[in-house]
Amino acid sequence: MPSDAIRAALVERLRISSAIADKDVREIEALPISVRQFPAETAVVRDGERATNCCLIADGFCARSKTIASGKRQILSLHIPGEIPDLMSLFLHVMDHDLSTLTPATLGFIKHDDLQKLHRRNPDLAEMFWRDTLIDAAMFREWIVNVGQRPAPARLAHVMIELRERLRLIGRVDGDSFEMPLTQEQVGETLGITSVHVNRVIKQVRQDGIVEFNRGRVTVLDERKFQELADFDVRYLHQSPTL
Amino acid sequence: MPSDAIRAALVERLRISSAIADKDVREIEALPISVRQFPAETAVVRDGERATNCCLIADGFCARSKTIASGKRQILSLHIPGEIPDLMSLFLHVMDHDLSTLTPATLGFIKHDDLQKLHRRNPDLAEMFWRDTLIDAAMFREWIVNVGQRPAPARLAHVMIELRERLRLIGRVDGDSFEMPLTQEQVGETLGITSVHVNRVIKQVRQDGIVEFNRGRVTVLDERKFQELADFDVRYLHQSPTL
DNA sequence: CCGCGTCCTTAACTTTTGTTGGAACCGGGC
DNA sequence: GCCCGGTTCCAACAAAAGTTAAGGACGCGG
Repeated sequence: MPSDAIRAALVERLRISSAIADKDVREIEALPISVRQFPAETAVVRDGERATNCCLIADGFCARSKTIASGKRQILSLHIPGEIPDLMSLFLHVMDHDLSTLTPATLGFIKHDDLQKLHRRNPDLAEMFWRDTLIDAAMFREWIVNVGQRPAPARLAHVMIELRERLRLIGRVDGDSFEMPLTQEQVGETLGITSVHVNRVIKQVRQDGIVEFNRGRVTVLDERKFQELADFDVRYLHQSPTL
Repeated sequence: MPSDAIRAALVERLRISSAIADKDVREIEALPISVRQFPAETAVVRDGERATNCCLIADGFCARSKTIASGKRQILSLHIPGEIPDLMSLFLHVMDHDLSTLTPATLGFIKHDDLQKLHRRNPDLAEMFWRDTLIDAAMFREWIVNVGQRPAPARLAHVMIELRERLRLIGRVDGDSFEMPLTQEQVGETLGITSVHVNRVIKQVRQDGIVEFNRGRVTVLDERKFQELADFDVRYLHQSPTL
């Protein structure tokens, strides 16, 4: 994938949540980006490292996670093409979590220096990137609620709908189904339950005719029941510049 | 409390996580702030509202929370004097959660307009506030892990230590004890468990001689056991400009 | 000083989730 | 085609947490 296409994906996504002037688009398109391929299940940046680049996902899925002393891992967020999962490293120099690929991925690296200079030159763009990190935080808030208050089936449905609504914006939802390339083990790590329980819950929602999850693909069987179960309110994604 | 003292508290806290030049301090000190008193347990800004001010805590404790369809509430963060819990509203115009007082509180309101102008005038300060919102997000990440992966006693200890380490910086830790003005019901809402279970857990850690929680005050009985239980790593608080 | 409301405390019971261990399935490489 | 490793799936049992209900402590206002 040429790095032009990558930048276009970024601009495309930023437009969704913020209004961008044409001159600002050109500034982003002028950013130097170095592209690298990563296999599935590979660390991109690790907890404790001092990052000097931000990572733009051109293709593939990534996840951020933390591992606690007992060895248990919690997935904090899922990331799709067009996103910059570690934008926070610009000002939080030492990583406090891991960023890794879920699938084989094409990643573009942008030097912190270049981003800093861009922000100084262009405060409008700085605010847009700032807003991006704030939306990231809004998603974390919703995940706290999800893991803290919802029963397991609702948690599963909620994470699925969040991913779907984000995939929809980049044209990656195919009718009633979309990609969610996680093993049941990894789903457990995002919901804060064990993989055995994930399996039980998946079996249940399948039997209830709500949603099907199979080899990394979600298929919605009954949209009404699915939404009702998930208790999902799009607002927290702030997918419009006016929100 | 005069609004000078309030600004001083803000500057004091910002200095902890970022380096500030003297001229920048003067800029902050010149910010217009209007001060208001709030009783305990009162909403400051509500989910769904469009905020036009940011709220600086001069005195008292606040919490942010979300309430889901089933009526259950999850507390997302606790806030202490010197903090601006809703800084995010600067760019996320519609609130996606509630901000309310826990105790009677003195709050200073700063107009979004004034902050925006300050950022445009002074990108160093803008970056400092940006960093502040990123630390906020880092704390959310840790809370996801806490609620998702740790057993209830560890969750309790973790939230307690986080609060203590933040209170310490503003000189509010008194030997082996500090304020944590929540009812057991509210503790449950921060840990994602019921108040009955909170009571069980508190009873347990008291009997184990680890920590005591009584009428809004935490007293550590055995520091070593306490830390071991909490599995706490300060790094995520990014309390130094170099982190 | 009394009464009332809130919070804390506890017990008994139910439900959800975790643990362990094993069988069935599936896809890729030889 | 067949083997291998990682998933998926499942059952039986254990532990953690939720529910309901009720008594007691405490502080506040009359």
